[in-house]
Amino acid sequence: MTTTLKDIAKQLKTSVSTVSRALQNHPRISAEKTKKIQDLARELDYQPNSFAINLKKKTSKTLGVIVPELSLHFFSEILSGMDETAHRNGYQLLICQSGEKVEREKEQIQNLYKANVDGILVAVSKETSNFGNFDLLRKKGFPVVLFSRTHPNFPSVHSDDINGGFLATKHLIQQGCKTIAHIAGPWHLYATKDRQNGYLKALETYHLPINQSLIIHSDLEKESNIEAVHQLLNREQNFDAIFCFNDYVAYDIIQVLKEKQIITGKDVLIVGFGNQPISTQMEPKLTSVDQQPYQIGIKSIEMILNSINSKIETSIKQTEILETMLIVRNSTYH
Amino acid sequence: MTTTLKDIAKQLKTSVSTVSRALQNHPRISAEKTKKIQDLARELDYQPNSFAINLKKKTSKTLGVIVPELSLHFFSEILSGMDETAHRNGYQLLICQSGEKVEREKEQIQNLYKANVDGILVAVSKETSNFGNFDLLRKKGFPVVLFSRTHPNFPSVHSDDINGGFLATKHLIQQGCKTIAHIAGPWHLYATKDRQNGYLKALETYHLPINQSLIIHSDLEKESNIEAVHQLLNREQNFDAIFCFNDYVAYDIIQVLKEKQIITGKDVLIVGFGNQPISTQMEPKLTSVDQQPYQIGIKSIEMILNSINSKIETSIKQTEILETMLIVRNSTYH
DNA sequence: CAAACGTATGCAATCGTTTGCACAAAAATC
DNA sequence: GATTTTTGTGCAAACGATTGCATACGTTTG
Repeated sequence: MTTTLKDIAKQLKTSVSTVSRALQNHPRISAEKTKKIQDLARELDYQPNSFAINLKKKTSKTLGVIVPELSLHFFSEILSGMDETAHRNGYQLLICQSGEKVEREKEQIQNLYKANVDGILVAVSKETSNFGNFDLLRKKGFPVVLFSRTHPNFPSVHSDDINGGFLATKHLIQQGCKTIAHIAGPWHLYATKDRQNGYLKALETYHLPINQSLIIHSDLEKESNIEAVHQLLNREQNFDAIFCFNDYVAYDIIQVLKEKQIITGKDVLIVGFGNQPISTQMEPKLTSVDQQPYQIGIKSIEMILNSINSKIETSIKQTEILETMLIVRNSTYH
Repeated sequence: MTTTLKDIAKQLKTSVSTVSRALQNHPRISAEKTKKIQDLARELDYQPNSFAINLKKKTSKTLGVIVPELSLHFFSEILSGMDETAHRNGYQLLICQSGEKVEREKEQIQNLYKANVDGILVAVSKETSNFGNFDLLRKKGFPVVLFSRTHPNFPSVHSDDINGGFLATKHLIQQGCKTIAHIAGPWHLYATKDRQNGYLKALETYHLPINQSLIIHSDLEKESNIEAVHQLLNREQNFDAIFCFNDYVAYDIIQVLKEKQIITGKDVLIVGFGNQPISTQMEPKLTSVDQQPYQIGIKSIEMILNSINSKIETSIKQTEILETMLIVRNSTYH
């Protein structure tokens, strides 16, 4: 049996309230009694019942997190930062995945809400285009923060994808490339626009012509990526570099180029995005844009704790944009 | 304000108990009243207060999970399986990381215990050698399951590392290798013994001599791995294959061999362990032993739910060993 | 020495549920 | 028609903590 305040009170022939106060070092309880109670509590290994406390205080010190897929390295690194920060602030994390399904995502939001978490952090699924679920929560004054996969109408934490795209493209230009292709992501991902805009901005800034046929969208599946390179290779005009939506796209593309005896880093320069482990594991090592996922995790927790603690309207739109930086490796440099 | 049973009762001029029962479809409540209550509940978007229910039922439908590092792909894939299975059974996951520190691990166990989770699943940290924390829990009859990084005295789920080591080594032998080295892990990891024993068993089975100088232990840090290959290269006698403790070790080693112009898959065959993404991303692609991490996740949850539901002594030692299988790729095959 | 105050404690309500039990009224039994 | 059984409802006590208020001292003050 677990020890309760009642047990301690009974043993010491005092009341539950006195015990409760003593354990909180309430000044009105005599030093002597306080000591006696605390000693016994220790001896009996008293653990306050969190359910009772939560019920009374209406707070669980728990945050809900929904990621599309736990095993995607990018997200697990964000989670790592979240866990660290949450714990430092006395919070725990109820983590679940949406599997990229809106239905599932909706269900998970419900679950977390029912579990009385103090706030919810979400990287929305690929399928999510309707943000009604989140709006409902927000209308109830419930703290919500979107991270990485965000939406402009909600408190958000994400990386500076525009600048990331800009840096990547600028680097290619500075390496002497003149015809830079871009394999972009699917339109419903918010990052797609940003990275592409960064790409366009760089071309503009350095007075290179913009050619729509050099921009190809992929749904990020392997087949789609391969299809994208083929499309590029079949154009009459040549290209000398590709800025890819992410590292996995870059990897798939480089495999195709290898088959065609096109040497990455010499014939064609390639830049990825995300600076995932794959970028150092593949051959050649991939130049990529780092997004500081761990930092995204930290900032997201900080933001939601802020909105929980300061009972200020959470509907104040708040956005944290994390710096991106280019990591140069062999795929653009020899 | 959130709706409570009381609110519904008041509006319908009935009692809280009747409302409670109606919502549970208790047969003793008239069909008419039940419908009225359920309708109003829906209308008011009544959400039962989980704290109160937990308090009453002394169960939280939440499981605690501790992993050494969230961002290690192996663990995040296990977590993915856990999440899936837990949710299918109406449980949620409180996930945290130990950062490979015993101290932190101990702290997290305390946290989870205080949070009144219904059970705890742990992959122990590298530092953990003393299992006293877990023993304490078990003595209280608290459900604990170790996974992946386990200990023979506790209910455990892990892969068949012995057979994994055996399969890997057998494959090398069948590829014609005669002098097979093994870069082993640190002794305190339980898997180290098993994988090494599998290696030894294969040599024995196929009548190859066992040579202790071909077995080198690494602490799995990059420097240590590099040091290990050098040690092998400096032996007077040559070797024609290396069975590595895991894929990352294999990767580091292959980098060193490349520098020395030794061609992996031709001059030396290499097998890794874990079948991590890196094994298909590196060049050459790595032959590796798959451990079914997702399955480990599923089985672990099933095991702990079992011990929660059947109130049978959880101290009955229970171990689930998952099959391993060899995935052959270019590092051992041309 | 009575009034006023400070100190130390306990009572009891509260948080939102669940559930055993009591108690009616209605229905079934003899 | 009296007795038993069924059916429908509500009371009140849990679950384990927190906290405003009352109370009972002992001490200071005028």
